[in-house]
Amino acid sequence: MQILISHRQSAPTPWRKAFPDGMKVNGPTQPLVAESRVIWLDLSQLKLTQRQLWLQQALDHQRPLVVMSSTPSDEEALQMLKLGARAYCHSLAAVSQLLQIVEVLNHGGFWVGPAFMQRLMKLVASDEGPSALPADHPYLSLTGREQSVAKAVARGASNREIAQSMQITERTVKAHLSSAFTKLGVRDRVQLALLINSLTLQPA
Amino acid sequence: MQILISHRQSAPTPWRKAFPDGMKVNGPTQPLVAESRVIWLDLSQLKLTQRQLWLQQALDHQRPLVVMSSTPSDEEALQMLKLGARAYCHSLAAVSQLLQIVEVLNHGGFWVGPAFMQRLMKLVASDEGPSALPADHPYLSLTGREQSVAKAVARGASNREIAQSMQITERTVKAHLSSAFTKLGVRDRVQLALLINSLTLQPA
DNA sequence: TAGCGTATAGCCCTTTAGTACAGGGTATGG
DNA sequence: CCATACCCTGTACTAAAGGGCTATACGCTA
Repeated sequence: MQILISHRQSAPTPWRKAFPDGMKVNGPTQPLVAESRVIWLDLSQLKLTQRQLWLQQALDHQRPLVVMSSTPSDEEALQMLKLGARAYCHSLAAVSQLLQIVEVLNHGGFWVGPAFMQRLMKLVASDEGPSALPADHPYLSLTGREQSVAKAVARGASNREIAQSMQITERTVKAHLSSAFTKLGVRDRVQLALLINSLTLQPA
Repeated sequence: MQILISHRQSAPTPWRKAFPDGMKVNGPTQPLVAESRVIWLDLSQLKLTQRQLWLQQALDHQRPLVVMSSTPSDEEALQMLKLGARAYCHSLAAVSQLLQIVEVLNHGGFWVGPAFMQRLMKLVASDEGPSALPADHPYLSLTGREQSVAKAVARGASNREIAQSMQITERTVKAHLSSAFTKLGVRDRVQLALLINSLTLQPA
């Protein structure tokens, strides 16, 4: 038996279709909530202060909890999952997705959207990494010296510091940088630093 | 049509039961791999060097990839997912789980075990929520305007651009920036940009 | 040998960035 | 009412960044 906790007038259409005999209640306090296999909590039209409260009460029932939002975001997903939800999806998620969520939860799993999953992965995957740069990436057209100078800039070095550490003049540093700017299509050292650092997140 | 790439003599029993008409091949190079909806890669009895190779070739087929291991670990799961796998499970996973994985992947999702999911969550869920900053981080001592200007710099904007977009003079932009430099202990806009971007990886 | 790419660097110039000093205004709380 | 914090801006001024033009030197290749 599915239970949906929601402020809405009636259950969202996809949910209704997925669970024809599901029951919608207006608050988390109803006793019959305890009987359901899975609890669905619809955050739509709920104030921030209420969300926390309802979520907590829904969790008290010791049942797997799905949080639904009409304006889903990664931040909200993260927050809900941290608080104990086992799934997070759009309030109007497709019927097949709703059914799949039930399946996963009944097997003791979690369910989150692919995009969020990828974000999770990215957060955890800090070290080496999967994909090198695309082999035709403009960065690879930089010469050795240009790459050296660019990487130094990407660590926040000034031209003078770079010149000293590389045993060349400041003028030469500028020359390498100018060339790098052109090749990479950036305007100045700040944009270069951002670009380089966005690259070196993935590769070794 | 399910394709299983494996070194084993024959496909694991649960997999065989889940996909009676599934096909097992001995390497990732077979042309018929391209026809399958989902590719299953069994790491059992594979050397480390081969794993990388097979995985890469399996991924080349542009099909969702499930990695199966007879000695699964969180580390391996993380590694495989980072490399592009969309699911990771035990080689002898239950039939119902195998079927569920197919379902999830066919809907564009990822699948990982509950335990691993919880670990992911724990890694990300360091503390309360939106901002993972240490609450006493110097960044929080920046005033509203200083934060705005700093974030703009962190996206690569010039003082003139910031001034125009914020409807203030370039002089004021410089004032906010100078203050931000001092508070954050950085020398110039490049170092500021790097610092800001290193922060905003975790939160928001 | 001539040509090309790379690395180096001088001179000189313009544009940005950044700081020092000196204010003005508006809130807010004691 | 006053102190304080924030926001805004002006006039300098110095420092750094960036680029145009030119030139030398090296190694490689046609």
